[in-house]
Amino acid sequence: MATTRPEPELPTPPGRKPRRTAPPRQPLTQEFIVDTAIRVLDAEGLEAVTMRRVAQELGTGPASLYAHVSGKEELRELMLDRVAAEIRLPVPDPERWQEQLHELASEIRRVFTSHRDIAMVSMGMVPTGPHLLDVAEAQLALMRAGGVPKEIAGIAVDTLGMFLDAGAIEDTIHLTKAPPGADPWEYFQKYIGEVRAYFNALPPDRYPVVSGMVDELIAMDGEQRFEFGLGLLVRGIASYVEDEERPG
Amino acid sequence: MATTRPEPELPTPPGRKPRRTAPPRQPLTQEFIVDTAIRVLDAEGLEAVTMRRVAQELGTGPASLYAHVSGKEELRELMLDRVAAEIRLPVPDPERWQEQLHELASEIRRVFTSHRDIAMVSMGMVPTGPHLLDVAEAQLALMRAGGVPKEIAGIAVDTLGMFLDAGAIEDTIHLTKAPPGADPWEYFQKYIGEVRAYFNALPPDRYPVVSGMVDELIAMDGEQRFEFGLGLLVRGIASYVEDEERPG
DNA sequence: CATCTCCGAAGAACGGTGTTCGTTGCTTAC
DNA sequence: GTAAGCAACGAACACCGTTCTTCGGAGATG
Repeated sequence: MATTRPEPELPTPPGRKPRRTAPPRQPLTQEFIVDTAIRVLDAEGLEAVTMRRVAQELGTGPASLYAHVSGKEELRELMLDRVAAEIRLPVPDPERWQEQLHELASEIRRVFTSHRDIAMVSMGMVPTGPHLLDVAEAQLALMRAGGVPKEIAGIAVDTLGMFLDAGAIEDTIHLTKAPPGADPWEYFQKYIGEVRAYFNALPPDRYPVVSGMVDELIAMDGEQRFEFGLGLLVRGIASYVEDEERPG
Repeated sequence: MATTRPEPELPTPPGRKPRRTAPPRQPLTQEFIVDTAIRVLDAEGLEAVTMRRVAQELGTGPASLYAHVSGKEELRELMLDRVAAEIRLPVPDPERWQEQLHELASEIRRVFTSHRDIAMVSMGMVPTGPHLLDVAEAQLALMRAGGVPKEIAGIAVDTLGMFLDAGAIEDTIHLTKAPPGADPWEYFQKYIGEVRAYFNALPPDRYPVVSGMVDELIAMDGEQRFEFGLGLLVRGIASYVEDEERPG
């Protein structure tokens, strides 16, 4: 065929678009797309992860992504599962199941908050990705090893997930709202100061209790709030253990 | 100025748009805007509450809203506070503070879930609206009347709020995803069926615990899950009461 | 009563968003 | 050598929040 004969480099004829000069693009992959999306997430937050933004980062157009990903929703779930793969899972030790469950929850929180507001994707989602299922399996294994009944463990893993998601979102939501130029932490501190001033200016006759404990309401370090709620949940779950035969 | 002379009613010149024939528009109000926004929310969910949609519902353009509302964020917060006004608040009875706290939480959940996914607005937000403050005041008053220390109550009201928001979101998020034509509940049931099938098809050698309790994981009626977690939290908060002097 | 000044209402536009359609051009299988 | 399949892509569609600018009517002022 003459059409496939290796013709020498002719100049592009006049009036004809160059079509495509040199596309030595490394081929697009779902994995590579997710990698890039997470890079954008870590740098600028979940809101910045748009189809166009990811495509631009890959040097292409948004339409090219739809060959490897059904849409934005699937991309976000793939990102979440990739992040979930970073969570270090424990080997169940029945003697220490409460501590292990507490540690695992802290580890989940650590990984989630280290990727901005990725927890927003998890909220209200059934874990179907392989790594998310690994995490759920680990939580359930710990509880079952500790003697928590099936029915309780089934509800508890859901409650725990809700608590983890909500906590991670609350922690990152303020930092994400900071303008792109400024230091997020400094911005957050300024915001807290405004909240304190607002609460102090409230009419004490309408809000007597709130007005009397402004300091206690503001002194809400995210880590402390998390530990408090997590302790409540873990102890509450433990209260459902059927045979309480401790060694001692 | 001749341009401002009150000319008699001339017929509109040919080729000239009528400008505005009879604009007996009832004047736009922040309250009326919020009313309309909530009507859209109840009918089509929070996602449908856009500036354009609300303006269209009012028979005007999106720009007109910005005279009474600083932007979408403020509109959403105003909507939330309006919804919070529907929450019936208890008169504290120190003898029954735990039951009252439980009942108040259930009431909050009832009102929130009755307005689709309005809870998404509350997530990660500091309650500053008057009615939201009323609710916080009521929660704190109950706990303080029950003898919960200030520091604990300050954290607990936040944890409780997180739990309420997350629960309401989880309950409504699936219903909101239903296509506009179909019955949301039927759609949700079909989804649950798919989830069960997916879980049953998981490889048992990788997910032994999950595979062994599919029924317990699926049997998650929203109300039951809520009652379970709420009981955990309320009992946990009560365990911090300093002087446990019950009458009896 | 005439005039001026303000201010709410609104049209148009800007720069973004997710997604779809139709085409192109390469690679592979026949 | 030819045909088919398919990833890549440009363009477009229908939206979004917000801002700019103008317009017109109502109240204040003389």
